[in-house]
Amino acid sequence: MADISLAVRGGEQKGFPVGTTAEAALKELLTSKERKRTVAVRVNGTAMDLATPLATDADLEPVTVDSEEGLALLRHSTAHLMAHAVVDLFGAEVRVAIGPAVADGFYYDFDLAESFSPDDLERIEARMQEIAAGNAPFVRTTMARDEAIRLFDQKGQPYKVELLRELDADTVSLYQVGDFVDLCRGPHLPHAGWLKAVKLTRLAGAYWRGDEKRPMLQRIYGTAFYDAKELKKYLQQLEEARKRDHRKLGKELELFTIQEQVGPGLILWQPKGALLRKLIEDYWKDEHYRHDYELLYTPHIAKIDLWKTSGHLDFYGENMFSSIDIEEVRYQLKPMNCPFHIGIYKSRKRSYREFPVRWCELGTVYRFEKTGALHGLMRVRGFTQDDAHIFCRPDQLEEEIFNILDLNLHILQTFGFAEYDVYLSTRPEKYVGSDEHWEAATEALKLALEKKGLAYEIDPGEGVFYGPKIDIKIRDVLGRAWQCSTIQVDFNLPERFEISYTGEDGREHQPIMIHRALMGSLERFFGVLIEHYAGAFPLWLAPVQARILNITDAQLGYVDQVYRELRAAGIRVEKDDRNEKLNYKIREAQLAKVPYMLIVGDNEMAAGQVTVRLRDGKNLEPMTVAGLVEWLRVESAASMGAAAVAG
RNA sequence: GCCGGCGUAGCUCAGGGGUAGAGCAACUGAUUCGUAAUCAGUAGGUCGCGGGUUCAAAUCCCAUCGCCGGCUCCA
Repeated sequence: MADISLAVRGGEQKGFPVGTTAEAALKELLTSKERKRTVAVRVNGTAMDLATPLATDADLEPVTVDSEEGLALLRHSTAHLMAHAVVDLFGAEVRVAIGPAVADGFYYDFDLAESFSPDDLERIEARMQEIAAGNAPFVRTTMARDEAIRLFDQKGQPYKVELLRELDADTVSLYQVGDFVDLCRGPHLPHAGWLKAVKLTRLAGAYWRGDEKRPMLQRIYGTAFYDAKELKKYLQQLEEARKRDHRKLGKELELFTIQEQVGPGLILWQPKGALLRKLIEDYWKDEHYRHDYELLYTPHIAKIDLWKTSGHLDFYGENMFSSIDIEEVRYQLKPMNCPFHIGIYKSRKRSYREFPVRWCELGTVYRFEKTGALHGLMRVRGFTQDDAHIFCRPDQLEEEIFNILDLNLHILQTFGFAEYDVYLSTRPEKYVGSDEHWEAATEALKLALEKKGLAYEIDPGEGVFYGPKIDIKIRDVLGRAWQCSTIQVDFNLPERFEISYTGEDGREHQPIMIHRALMGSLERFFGVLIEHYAGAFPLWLAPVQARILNITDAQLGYVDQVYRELRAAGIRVEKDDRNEKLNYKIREAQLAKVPYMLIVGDNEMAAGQVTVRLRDGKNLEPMTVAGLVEWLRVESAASMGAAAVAG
């Protein structure tokens, strides 16, 4: 007797008795191969356990182990398993908070008097394996919310009680695995036997519900995969990321240093890093000149009144260093460049005829960051923005945004970044400016993005209070996303500084102001570049493009000659004329990631040539210095926009 | 700022109450060498800084600075 009819993904319908579980139904609707990869099911679009009894006609969509959703499910279930292990090992006084799946794995937050040690992770992991080995099922039950509150209150689980009190539902679901019961919406895996490839990765503190005023909990992060090989691959990737860590490479390659005596978050650029920065800056300035920008320079401090007028003191005060008294006048170290650019705007009357005005500056700003937030070059207290401000009429906004996007992508591509995540942030709850302005500007941003052919996501309400913005995150060779570019429309500063231009009609109008940074900060961008290329920079960016290695002292004079000729031709060259074996010199040049090694022995000296060894170990045919200069010129240009290599 | 971990030679790290160690780098000398480390010697440290406990502290305790993993924030 068939009471309900079920189908998979709109396929052929089949009849089943009411109360048939999804699992039983899928047994008949799927091939056994598909069934084995299925860990949950979407019933009319809603994710559910396989054990769910079905009461109505439905369309079923299997959730499989090879899907994103299936992986998240595994990790979520693993979080429960971990909580189980923690309670087993640390006793019922452990208070459990929440344990979701996140991007690379999962975490669970706990509250207990003693603190976890790194060794505990291994113990917990071992206990998890024991529980999983028993193939304990995940069992779902439902009960009235009030009953659940009583239950968790009785168990001494205040975080669960708090969550339950805020839930807007009469009945709630609980899941039990082994003898651990947790409040959870589900769904979960059928049983813990799936949870084999698990690794607990790190310990961390985390505020309850991310709120600084709430208790600090202990968070355990971990990850899980269906396949042990996948886990191994993931751990290898972590290892690869560690090898590329810009702080490690920055030290090894002598690119930058941070000294305790100087201060946290303040970067000292060593000669090689400084040279690389000069190359970036020169390129940046050239491109901006080509795109009709004009370059500005502005000071590092200004009277505090400027920051009162701009509103930074009120809205950005907690990110600013405290002010400095100079002859009884208070001055403020700048956290942004915009007020200075406005100062230049105000230096004379402006006409619509000169619009759009495009002013750029590599402006060094200082922002107060909490010590705990600092991180190598990625998060610092003093940094240089590749800033620009564009003043234009409302009707020019869309085209200007388009131009910015165009320049932006061109520059990012030249540095080898071809993948982006683009976000458009719209009006937040608290904002300045009229609704019409917001709407028009947001529309202009959208149109420009679409015209540029960029796929983007909308972040509703995530705009800054003064206007909508576009953020671009670049993806590095390991697939990690980094916030760099930001393009922001500003309705606020033109108003506050009362800037205007004379329009066609002879009247004064308020210009639209756009802030934008493409690389974001030179420091962070440099950090991302280091990790992207693993320190092996493309030829056009390599601080040292070539190093001359002689075989014996007999070639010292020739080494000098080649060195001088290459320098004169503008090649960034070094010489290693130490009395060491060639093997030794090659090894050092290799570790220094120098792209070209120029080997010079008696043969080369006699022929007036150099033998060229590349960073990948291959050799080129011997060539003359003039030939090499031409070769490097071509290769250097070709290396702009070249992709980085992973692994 | 908060939770946890860690600060020993320029770098990577050992030593965990009883005379500060190794490798690499540096320096000196020998060697003159063809595609990822030649050999020998020399020098180098108030064990992050400040208190305390102890006959005795790199080691134990407290405080502080810095770094690391997160939370929060963002270029």
